[in-house]
Amino acid sequence: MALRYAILGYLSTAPGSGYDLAQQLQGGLGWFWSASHSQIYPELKRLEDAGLAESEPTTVGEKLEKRIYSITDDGRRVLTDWAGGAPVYRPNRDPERLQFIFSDLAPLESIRQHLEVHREHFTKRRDQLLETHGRIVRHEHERVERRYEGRDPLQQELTLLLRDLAYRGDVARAELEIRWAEDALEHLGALERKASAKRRRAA
Amino acid sequence: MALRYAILGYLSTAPGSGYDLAQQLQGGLGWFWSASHSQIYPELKRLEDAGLAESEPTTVGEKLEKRIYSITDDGRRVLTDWAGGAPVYRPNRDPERLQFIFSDLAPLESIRQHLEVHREHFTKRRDQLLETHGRIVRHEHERVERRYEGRDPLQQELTLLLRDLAYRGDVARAELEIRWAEDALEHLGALERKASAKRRRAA
DNA sequence: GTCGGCATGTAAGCGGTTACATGATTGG
DNA sequence: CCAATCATGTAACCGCTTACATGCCGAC
Repeated sequence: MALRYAILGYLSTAPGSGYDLAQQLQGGLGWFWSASHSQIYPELKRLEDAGLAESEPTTVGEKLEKRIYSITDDGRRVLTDWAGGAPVYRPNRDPERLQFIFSDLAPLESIRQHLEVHREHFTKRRDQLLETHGRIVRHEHERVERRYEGRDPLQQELTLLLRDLAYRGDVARAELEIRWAEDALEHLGALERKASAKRRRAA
Repeated sequence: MALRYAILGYLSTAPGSGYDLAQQLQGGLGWFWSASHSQIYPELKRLEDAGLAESEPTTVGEKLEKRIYSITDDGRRVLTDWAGGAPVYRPNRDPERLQFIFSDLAPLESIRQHLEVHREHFTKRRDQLLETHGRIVRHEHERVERRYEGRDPLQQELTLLLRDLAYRGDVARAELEIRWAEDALEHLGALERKASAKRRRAA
């Protein structure tokens, strides 16, 4: 159900095409919810059928069709109701941790690699998040700027605050993962040194 | 694919029934990977067909059938290979954050509630994780203790280290969420005070 | 002219959720 | 005897992934 709200949320800032949405849901908005175009196009139709969005066909150049979707009043109501509801927490599913705890069967070297990949992954993620966060707080983020339009100053401040908090939270998560991996690498190193000392004693 | 490895991982410690697995994958192991019995029973059959697990029928009391699954050598090999491979990171999907950033449309009061639920949720999670973590490091966790059997001291240390790191990592994640929610509540409070000051000035 | 990006769709398959379905055992 | 728990399964449905499929536009 979240895809539906991700789309409505996007359209609640400004109208856009399925293609625009597909771009967003792999990039910017994709931090929070990602989806591919094969999911988006059918969902847009369903939203239109349900009266939560409406579309106007336009053309790019001579022939290329482009359908611009806008949120309806009903759609805005549905989105607002959902946003105001209590969060629902799904069961945890963390393939990396699962893999990690059972890698006591694998050689130490591959555990080290696992942790290094983990650190790299979250380092990249953190950097990208910081980049977007910076653009938002410096008022250079086009889409967020559009969201301020027609809202009173306090609401604008709220919009900014929520995005600031969300991105800072995700940055903090990424930084936690980096620290965790580094700490784990140290512990692993200590164990390795212990193991090789033992091997030396045995020889 | 992770369900398969969660099951193999469980069986790599000691044999067990589908029911046992279903219990584990909602409780202990469920922190890392959760699944329901309707997924587990068919998967166990598939594992047996693939020669990665084998089962023996037993009975509880007079008639109640109970099928005990064990991992095979092939299964252990497949599990070990998977555990030693590089982690694969799936696209982010965070319905709570998505809801949070679009709740600039909802009343402040429901944002406050959202954050309080968030804090409560992760407080409970942290407490349960700490409980299990404590049992593991005090050597009171039955299943982890069984995993040490027949392994040399250094491997035992590795088994303990990985579990210690995994649980401490998850505790740290939960604590981050708690701090985040508390920080967000403070910022929200500041905004609310600003809003009511403005209302007073207007009156 | 051709290549990368714009633009929109469909279909098969897989993994997970919810609900349906059945029956035995144990302890109060 | 009754309820909770043990124990195993099936079926419908939903959301997501991967792959298939088509065609236009703008820049070099």
